Amino acid sequence: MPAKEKPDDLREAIIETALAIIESDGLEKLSLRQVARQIGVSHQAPYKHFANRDHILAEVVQRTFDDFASYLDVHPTSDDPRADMAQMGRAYVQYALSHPTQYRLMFGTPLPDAQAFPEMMVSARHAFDLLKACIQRLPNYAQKSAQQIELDALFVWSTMHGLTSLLETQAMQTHALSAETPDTAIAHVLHRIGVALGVEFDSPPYN
Amino acid sequence: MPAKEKPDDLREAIIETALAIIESDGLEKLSLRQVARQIGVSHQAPYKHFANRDHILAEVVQRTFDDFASYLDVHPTSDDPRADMAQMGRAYVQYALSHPTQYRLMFGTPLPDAQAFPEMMVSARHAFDLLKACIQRLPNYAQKSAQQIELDALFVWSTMHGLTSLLETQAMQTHALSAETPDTAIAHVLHRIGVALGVEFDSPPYN
DNA sequence: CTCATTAAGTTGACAGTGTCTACTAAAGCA
DNA sequence: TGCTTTAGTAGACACTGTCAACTTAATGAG
Repeated sequence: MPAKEKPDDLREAIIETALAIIESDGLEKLSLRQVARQIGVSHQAPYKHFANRDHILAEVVQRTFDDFASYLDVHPTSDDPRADMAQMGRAYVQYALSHPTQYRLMFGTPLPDAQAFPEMMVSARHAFDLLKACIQRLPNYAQKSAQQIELDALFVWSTMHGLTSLLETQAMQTHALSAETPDTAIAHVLHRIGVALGVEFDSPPYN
Repeated sequence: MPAKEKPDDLREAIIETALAIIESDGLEKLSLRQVARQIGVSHQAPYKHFANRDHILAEVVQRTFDDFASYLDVHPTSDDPRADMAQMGRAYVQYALSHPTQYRLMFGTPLPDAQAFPEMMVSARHAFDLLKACIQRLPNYAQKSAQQIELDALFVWSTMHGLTSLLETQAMQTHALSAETPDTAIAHVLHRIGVALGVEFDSPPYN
């Protein structure tokens, strides 16, 4: 309970505090009253800036998507599109593993209804567009249709998302996979994606 | 509030009621008190059979995994391993889309700590083993190592899991992908998996 | 300047939650 | 007979999100 000076922009403070709580304790520990308490304001003050809990959550999710997109966008374009692609894949997993609560916030389920918060989804789309642009630069994708690229982006995204989900929940660590390091799994999945797309940007570190 | 006759096996009734609530209203609407109320028992009765909420949840999740595994196992072995594989993939997506709350329960995040409930994970592994067995029967997998199969199973599982997650959250429906039907995306992803594994069990329905 | 309106914040209440403690009733067993 | 365990109940506590009513402070029109 350190910060007690009431900020001039309460709305901003609410979102930042909510982000901080989610980052440290997870979404399920987030409560409006705790946020207000931490800012040093009455438990009803947030309601002057947000209609309800979901509205706060929607904006928090939106900012998390923005943060995620800029993380993916750090190493945008080199002269080797295949290296860019592999780099992006690793950045994806790296973000998910180093920001587990944020990643869960975006792709874990109890999101505020996507239909009701279109701006939230705009930020989500932006991250997806980065992947599409990356695929489009691949050597053998020069003359593919937009639909092809869209579908392959969906495929890549699915695979990366599924991989990180499984790695994070440790669902597979119970038995055999405990032997493999996550890095092996990541490298293998990236390799398989390359085979599927016909680019082979990485050779498998085994066999 | 129909059933008020107190069952002789309260423990069983608790889990079944919890499953029913989750199926109809989702995990976030589940409350121990509501369960007790619906069974017609005091709000503290469940605590005589479960230490806390997470213990109930763990058993519910375990049963959901079992149900999921048997769903995948409906069409076990034909004479064409590639057809089996494709069928399993479709069954996976089909389950996820027709049982969204159950699927979220298994792979959405706020699970009770996996480490603390090993039996829950045993059931999860079983479903994964079904996929491994399916891959192992593929024509070109006869003499691959167990690690290879494990890693490729991880790859396939990841992709299917990611695909269904994205389809379900409708994250991508906002813009361009609204044009494509889910079936197109499913077929495409299955095709890409085939390319990646070198089996090509499905031809793409376009191009 | 005055006064009505509005925004931002307050306190208090309500129903709902998970969980703790203490009680009762019944069953099993020495 | 009496003791202990089991399954259940009742009450309380600290929390939660949200509704309603109140107090300020600022703003802007006449």
